[in-house]
Amino acid sequence: MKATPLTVASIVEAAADVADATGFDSVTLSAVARRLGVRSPSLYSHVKDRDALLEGVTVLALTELASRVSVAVAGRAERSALEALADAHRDYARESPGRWDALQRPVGEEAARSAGARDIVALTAAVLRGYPLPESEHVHAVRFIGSTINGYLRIERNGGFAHSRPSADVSWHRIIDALDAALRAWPAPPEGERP
Amino acid sequence: MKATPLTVASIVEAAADVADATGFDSVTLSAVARRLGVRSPSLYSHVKDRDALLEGVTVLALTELASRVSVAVAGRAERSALEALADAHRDYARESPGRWDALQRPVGEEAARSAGARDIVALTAAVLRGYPLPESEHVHAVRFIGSTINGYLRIERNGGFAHSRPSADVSWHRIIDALDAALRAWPAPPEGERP
DNA sequence: GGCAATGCCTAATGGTGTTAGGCATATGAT
DNA sequence: ATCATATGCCTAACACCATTAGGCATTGCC
Repeated sequence: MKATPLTVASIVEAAADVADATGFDSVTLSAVARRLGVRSPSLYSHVKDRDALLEGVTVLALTELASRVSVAVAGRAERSALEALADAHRDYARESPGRWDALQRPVGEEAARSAGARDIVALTAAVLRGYPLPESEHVHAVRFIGSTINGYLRIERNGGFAHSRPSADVSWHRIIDALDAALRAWPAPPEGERP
Repeated sequence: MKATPLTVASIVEAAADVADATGFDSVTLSAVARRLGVRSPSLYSHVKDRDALLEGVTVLALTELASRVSVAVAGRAERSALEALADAHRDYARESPGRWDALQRPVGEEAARSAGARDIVALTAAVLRGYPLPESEHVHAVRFIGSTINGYLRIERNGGFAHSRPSADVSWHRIIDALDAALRAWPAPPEGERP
């Protein structure tokens, strides 16, 4: 008689909603069950354990983020693409803070192999097309961009910029500028790694 | 008859040790009490609650990290200083993973005002002395460096680089190179913010 | 209609954070 | 020296959580 019978997808989505509403740490099986109008042991028919549920949220977030990034960078190049990529991350982190927190956890097998993860890497690499980097440097540049965006958003979210001036918004644009400059002035690879 | 009577410092240190040994998430009042040979309610005479304990670990970690960074960058400049700064972070994250995790949490009042936090910012700013950046850009550059280092270490720690080649170690040096290049080619500030 | 499987349920266990109140030992005053 | 007080850890208790075991009703198939 349930309006919607329990499925792994609906459970994961409920978990993600709980995360956005009350924080990722408060994603408890009880809370998710409550939201679904169900008792917590019932979830175990569909989900192995709490960790598997959180991993599911991670995969969901990767998928959603990949989709946003994909739309954002389409038809753009160079600085415009870089900015769109970064802003897509930032918008997602702001609109779905709980889901975004799910991205900051040890990656399991499922998340590592997920299409979303691969797409985000591929889309980031695509942004590099406009810049004068040898193919062999793309991995490093992708990791560089990812680290900076991720690190900035995390520190901002943790309030690390809240106690100093100027506001985090101002720095955000300067940091995209700096990333852009770094990609243009990308240092030559050392001897052993030149193609 | 206790060898050492309970103090807030000894409790926080025990908590940090638990974090390093078995992970930050497993820093539970019970576990800390066990390690101290004491029952968990006894801790409440010295610590407000679990959150305050974790905040204490954060402050401890900030202090220790500031000390290491301070030693590392002393007597160095430019790329050498930048690399020393980054490596100090990385070494600390590897040797004290639990303590380092304590740095990745919402910063409370105590952590924000702590000497460690201020020192780390100041030391990062000091590294910029060798680079041709106007004073007004230092804030942004400090945030940029911090974001990249932090982001990289977090992703590396979460295994984000484990499923792709080449190894994270190789990229690490390239990313320091890229940071160095970004600081040398630091983009000019926009109209409104020029001194 | 029987029958098995599905899907959620209740009950129970062990771990957690936290509060309330007890009891012994150390400390100070007279 | 004795007594009062305070300190510091204790036990008891509650609510919440993850997880397992086993029950019961509804469903779909023969």
